[in-house]
Amino acid sequence: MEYNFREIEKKWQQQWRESHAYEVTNDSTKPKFYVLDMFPYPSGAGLHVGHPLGYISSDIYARFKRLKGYNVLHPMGFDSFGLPAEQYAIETGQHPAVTTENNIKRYREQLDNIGFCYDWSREVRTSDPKYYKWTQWIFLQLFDSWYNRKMQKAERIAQLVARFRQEGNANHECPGDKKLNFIAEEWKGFDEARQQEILMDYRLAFSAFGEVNWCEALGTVLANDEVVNGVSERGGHPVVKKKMRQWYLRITEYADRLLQGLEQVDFSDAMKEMQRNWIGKSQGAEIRFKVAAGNDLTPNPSPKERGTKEENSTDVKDNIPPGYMTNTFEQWKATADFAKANRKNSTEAESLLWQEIRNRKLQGYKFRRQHPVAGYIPNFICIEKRLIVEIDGGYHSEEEQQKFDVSRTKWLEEHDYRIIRFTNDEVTNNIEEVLQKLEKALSSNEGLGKLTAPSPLERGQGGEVITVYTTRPDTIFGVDFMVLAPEHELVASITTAEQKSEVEKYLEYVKSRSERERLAEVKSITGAFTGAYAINPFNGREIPIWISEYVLAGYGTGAIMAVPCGDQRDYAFAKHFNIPITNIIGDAYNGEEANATKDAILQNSDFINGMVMRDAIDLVIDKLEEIGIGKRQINYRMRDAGFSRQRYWGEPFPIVYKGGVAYALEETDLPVELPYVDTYSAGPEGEGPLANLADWIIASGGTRETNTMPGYAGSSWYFLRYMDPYNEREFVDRKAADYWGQVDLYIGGTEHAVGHLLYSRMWTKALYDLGYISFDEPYKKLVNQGMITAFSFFVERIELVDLLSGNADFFSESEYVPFENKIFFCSFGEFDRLPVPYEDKQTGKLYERGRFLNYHRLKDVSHIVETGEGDYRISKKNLEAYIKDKGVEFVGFEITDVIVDEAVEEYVSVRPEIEKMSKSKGNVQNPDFIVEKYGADTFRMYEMFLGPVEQSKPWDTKGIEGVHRFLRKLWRLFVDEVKGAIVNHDPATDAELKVLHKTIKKIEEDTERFSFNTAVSAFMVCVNELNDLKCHKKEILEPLVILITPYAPHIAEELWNIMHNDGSVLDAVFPKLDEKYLIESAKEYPVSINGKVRTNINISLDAAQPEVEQIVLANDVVQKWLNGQGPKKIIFVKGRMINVVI
RNA sequence: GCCCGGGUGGCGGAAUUGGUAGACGCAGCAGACUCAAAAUCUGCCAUUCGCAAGGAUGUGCUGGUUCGAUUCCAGUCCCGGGCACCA
Repeated sequence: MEYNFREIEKKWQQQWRESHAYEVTNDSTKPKFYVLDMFPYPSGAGLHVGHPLGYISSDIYARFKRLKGYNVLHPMGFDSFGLPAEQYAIETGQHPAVTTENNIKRYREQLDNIGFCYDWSREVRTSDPKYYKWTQWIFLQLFDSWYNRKMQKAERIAQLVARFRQEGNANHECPGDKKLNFIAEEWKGFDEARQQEILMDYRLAFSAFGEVNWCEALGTVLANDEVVNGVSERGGHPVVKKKMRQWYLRITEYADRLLQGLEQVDFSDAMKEMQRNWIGKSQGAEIRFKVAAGNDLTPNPSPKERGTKEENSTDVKDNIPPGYMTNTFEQWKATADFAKANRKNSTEAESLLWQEIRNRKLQGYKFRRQHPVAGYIPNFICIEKRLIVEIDGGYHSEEEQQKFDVSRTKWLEEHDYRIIRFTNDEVTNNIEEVLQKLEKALSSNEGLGKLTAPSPLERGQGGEVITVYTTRPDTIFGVDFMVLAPEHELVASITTAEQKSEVEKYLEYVKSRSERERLAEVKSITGAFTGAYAINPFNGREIPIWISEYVLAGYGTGAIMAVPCGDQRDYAFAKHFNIPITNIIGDAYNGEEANATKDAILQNSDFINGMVMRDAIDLVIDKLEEIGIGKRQINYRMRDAGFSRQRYWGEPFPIVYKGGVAYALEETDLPVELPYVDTYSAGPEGEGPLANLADWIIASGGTRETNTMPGYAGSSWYFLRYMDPYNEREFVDRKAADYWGQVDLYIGGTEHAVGHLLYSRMWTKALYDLGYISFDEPYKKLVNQGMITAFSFFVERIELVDLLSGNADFFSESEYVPFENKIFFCSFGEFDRLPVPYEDKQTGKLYERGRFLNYHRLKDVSHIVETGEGDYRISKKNLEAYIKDKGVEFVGFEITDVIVDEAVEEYVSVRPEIEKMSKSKGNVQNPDFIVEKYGADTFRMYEMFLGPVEQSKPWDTKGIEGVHRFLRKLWRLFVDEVKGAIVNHDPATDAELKVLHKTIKKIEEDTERFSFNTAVSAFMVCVNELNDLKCHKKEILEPLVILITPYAPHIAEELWNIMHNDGSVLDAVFPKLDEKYLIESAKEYPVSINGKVRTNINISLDAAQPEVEQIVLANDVVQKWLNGQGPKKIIFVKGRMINVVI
């Protein structure tokens, strides 16, 4: 009886299916274990050998845990909404539902062939209305929620509305509109549309107009990670910025928790780092710079904006300083003396409260006493919290004084100060209550975090204030110029008449920058001077304000303070435009490049001179806050997640617009089923195909949202649905969710590091906040399978151009005319052998040079031949055929002659590159062929044997024979070709038991730590040794069969059956390790002389140092090396080694 | 540029805590069985000197710590991945 894997595997797969061997219940007394694979998108290409790598790993682990007595949830499903199916529909006219169904069928077949232990009764498909009903439902929960920053959790919109009615929004800054400020009365006065508009700015799922990556060719908006080098990742189509109404998830509100959550989960450091980078938290400061007065400011601020300043008003109110400076220096001086006197003459109540404030150190906040603010001296002030404390003495009760108090309060409040007033009596009689009120005021953030654009009144002499964000406030004295993003709103108003034309020219240039030019990666330094100057608030120095595209409008404040001696880009800019550079770091700056160190000693830096930069950062921020021109600020790089696609094949939004306002549909209206369409072309104005369905759009007294949700919608919560897939009342039963809880082991590729995983983590946190589940991290442990790599091949694409001017080696977009529709394919590295000048026969125009376009991927690797070590070529014939397919007119390319099969053929050399195996790269290998030829068990073990799961490795089928041989060898321990089963019941010897238990130990440890490749080796060693021992004993072989079940389930089940006739090895108990079989009495000690092994001596493991030394010194080899001398030292590590030092 | 990984025979890889580098498999070489092939089995297989015994070198490179380093430290080069005019 031979090892007939085809028959065996088919038999058991059928048997397992019929006996529902892999179905698990939610009711079990066993401990639970949840093993999950990242479910696949069922593409038309089917599985390739890279996919199963993770699936096999998780399958082994799931089976292992089952044998160890766990109730293991190991489900599988399909991420079946998505772009490729729709793209395919557009090309072929087949409905995505049909092609998706077919693809799933094929995937399922392929998965079944490999013998995975999925509980298919729990399968989910994101495109199934029964599933996406709940995706829509969760979306509505997000729509109905906002993030309470105080509580650091999501809450219901109704709670927010209640707060608004009571206290306005003062305690809850609006994340969508930081300037928004209203009180309860105002809220009540807003009409419905305005209220909804405001609520939208708070919702966790919200719609807004935003710049999105619009891809005309795909007719869709792409996520940032779907855009590579300015073109769409799929298809390489151009992408432009476009303002559109979009849905977003306010994931930025969760930035900090997503960051903190990483501490609790077991992800690889690389993965955590990637997520941290993506979130991009940075700490620094916002600093406000006044724009200096200029005689030629253009355009002039309107008289209203300038306020009464022009009238030379003497009113205190109109002479207050800009920004948050609590005072001008002159005013400060004038009031300071008065303040000093006040301090001396303080009232009893003031002294009492001051002492209490100082003693209690209220929440660690620093209070100042009699600190002048804008010509007025409050009793106490906490600058950090912008909180002013006033104790009203006798004279405050006079009518005139009260009037003044009111106007002053108004001014202070307008400028984000809060005033809390106490009476003398309150302080002297009930100090505790006063302090409690103070504590409360401090912990509230009312009036905080509203660093908004300055009101006209705040403006400096030039009328404008520029706010910059910097992570290096310590370099404030090294600021030599400012740079605004070209899109910055102040650009127009600060530009001088003189510079106007230059700035406009530059803005024109920025707009005209084509995608293609950005692609070319010509990083030249560009910019324009606005003519305006900003004033360094610390030393009054005037610094020029420039605009440049290297400053991004979307990050920070869209403006930077440039420190050329410390930042390389600033340095390059300064050099390019001849801006003098101030050195604040002494020797650390060599005059030739910037030095971004934080460890240099500061020079030329006023009050921080002599300090280490690192230490100066906090000091400068404190000072900024103290004088009110800036504040500590944390920034995140992460943006809110775009959540709508102008596509058909996705979840429709359960949203209806009435009068331009978005309303949620009722839960009873769910699911909003995706209607049938005949055509998949885009709707009007770039809307999705659903916009074409006039009938469908009308619903519930309004019009439906016609966008659909993106791919990550369904995958953000699928792990929950597996727990309770048939539930029609809830997305998941709370009891089931509590039982299964977090995914204990999640396996998938790194490519989902920042997309799927972050969104999924956010949804989980939101569902947790809203009380639907009991955990806020979805995945406890994440293992990233490495990629299976394969060769891809590229040719160079060259276009011919006619140069308008010069002999530039590098030329910009405007300087050449390309030869339309003629593309040269060029041998790798043969760029300069192009046939130029080239004459266009139609126009007679001469094209003088070639311009490298890109490396062009050859999607079909089958015609590529290896002509030498690392040298790959494709024949001219095949390349030509390929190019014709692409509809590009072929012009010509450089040829290298190669002799193949004694015939000279013209070949083009192609550039090889090792890449991840994927359909889009045209380098896939199909697993079906291997399974057919060697069987699923061989395939499983071979993929594991390739190397560590997490490492990427090239696909190579050469080694597969060895694994297959191993399984046959295993088979022959049980079955003789002629005699049939040969398992006997003889008692096992110590040697055999030792082999077995050694293997148990190794397999258990290796499986537990996902070291599957070494586990496979251990099986090989074990089988080799049992073979040498001619062991066919059930006592040994039965445990061995259980051990190998997770790795090779089919052969294990067959062998188990040969020994038992009934039952299944799937439910066996993992053999228990008995250390007693591993104990040795002696060891063949390696003996080194000066660290180099010279001989081995067998010594009892009981032997102690003196005894060992004696034995070692008596040894011939050791004697020879000692050469008559005595040893300096003998190192003896028990059970390990001996080292003799001479 | 920044942040992570990783460099070990002809190849994939092993060495779990600083203790015999190269387990296991592939490929290769020699042999057994066979008319022959397949399958199977046996032996050899880092480089180098040597008939051998034995020696020298050896985990990208340069140093260091240690009785002893693939393992720890410093520097450096290369490869892969991620991020990026991010202030």
